[in-house]
Amino acid sequence: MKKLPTSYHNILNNARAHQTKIIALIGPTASGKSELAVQIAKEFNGEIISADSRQIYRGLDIGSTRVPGKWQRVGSDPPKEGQTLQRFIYKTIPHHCLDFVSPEKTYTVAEFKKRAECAIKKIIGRGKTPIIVGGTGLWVDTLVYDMSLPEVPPNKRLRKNLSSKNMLELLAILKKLDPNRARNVDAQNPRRLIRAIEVARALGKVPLLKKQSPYRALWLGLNPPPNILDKRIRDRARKMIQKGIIKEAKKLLTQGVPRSRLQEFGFEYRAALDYIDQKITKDELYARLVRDTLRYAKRQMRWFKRNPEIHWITKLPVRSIKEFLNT
RNA sequence: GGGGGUAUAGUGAAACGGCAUCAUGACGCUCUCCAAAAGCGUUGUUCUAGGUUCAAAUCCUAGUGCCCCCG
Repeated sequence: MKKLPTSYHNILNNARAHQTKIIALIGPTASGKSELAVQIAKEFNGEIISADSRQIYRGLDIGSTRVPGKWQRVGSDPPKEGQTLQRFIYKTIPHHCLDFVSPEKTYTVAEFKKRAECAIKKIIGRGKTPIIVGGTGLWVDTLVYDMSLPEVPPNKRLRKNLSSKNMLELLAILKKLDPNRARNVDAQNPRRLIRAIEVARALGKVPLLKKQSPYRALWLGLNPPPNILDKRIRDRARKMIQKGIIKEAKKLLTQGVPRSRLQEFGFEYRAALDYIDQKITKDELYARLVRDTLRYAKRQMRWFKRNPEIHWITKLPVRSIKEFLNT
C-alpha cells in the first residue's frame, strides 16, 4: 500500500475527533444498491467505497455483478455535447476497493479495512462524503464500527495442522493459550477455534474486540418487496448468462485459477463449473442461479436485521440525507 | 397383453425382522479477518390394503405409481 502524506493522517484524526459523517448503504444482492449509491454520490458530492468480498477480485466481472466500468470513470451519464471537460470530470463518481486483487490471493477483511480507511481519508481530504456500499455484512461492520481485528494474517500451515484435530482437542489447545477466549469462543465451530488459536499463538492471547465507530454513520438499507426482488434476481441471473458467466469462468480457469479456488468465489461460479462439466443444462443453470441468489439474499438479510441503526428505505431519501449532512 | 425391477422427509440416499438414520432443503439463530464462509437449533419420511410375527421399512398376498425388457 502506498504511504500517505501525513496530512491525510491528520485529516483522519480530525475526522475522528469531529465525528466524520459517512453513509453506509447496505441490502441484499440485486436490491439496486449500486445504482442508488451512484445517485447518492451525484446528489451529495460523494465517492463510493465498495464493501464486497468478491468484487475486489480481478476478473470476476460478471459473476460478482460488479458495477460497469463507465460508472467508475464517468458516473452514469456520458458527456453531453457542449459539456466542458471540467463539468464532465466533476460528474465522475469514483469507486474504491473494486477490481484490484489477484484472484489467486486470499484477501482478508483486515486488509480490506486498511485499504478502505485509506480511501475514506482521501475522500474526506477532498471534502467529499464517503459512501460505503456493500452486501458483505461483516465487511461493512468492520469498517464502519472500526472493529479492532487482531493483526494476525492467516497461517496456512498451522491451519492445516490443526484441521485434523477434533473440537475437544482444539478447545484444549486454546484453553492452554488463552483461557479467557476459550470460555467465550464458539466451542463447536472448528474454524473459529482454529482462528482463535492462530491469534493466541501469535499475540499471546486474543485481544478484546473493540467496536467503537469514529464516524457518524447514516445507515441506509435497501430491501425491495419480495416480488420485486424476485424479479430483479431473475433478471440478474438471465443477464449473467447472457453476458457470459461461462466464458468468464473458463477464462479464469485458463488463467491458472484452480477449480477449487473458483468454487470459493460463490455459487455463480460453482454453477458455471457444473455447466462446463456438462452436469447441468443451460435452463438448469438459470434455475440454480435464481434459487441460490434468493437463498443468499435471505442470509444477507439475516445479518442486516440485527442492526437497529439501519433506516430501511425504498428510494433515494434526499431529505434525510440532507438533514444528516447538515447537522 | 407377458416378464423383471422399484417405491423411505420437499429432494437424494441408508437401515442382519429389533429405538427409522444421513445428506440436502425449508424455518429460526450465532459470529474476533476464508463471510457467497463456518457453526448451532427446529421441522419433516417408510405408496395403499390385508396377512405372517412378541416385533415388519424389511417377509408374504393383492392393488397402485414409476422404470426396463418381450409382444
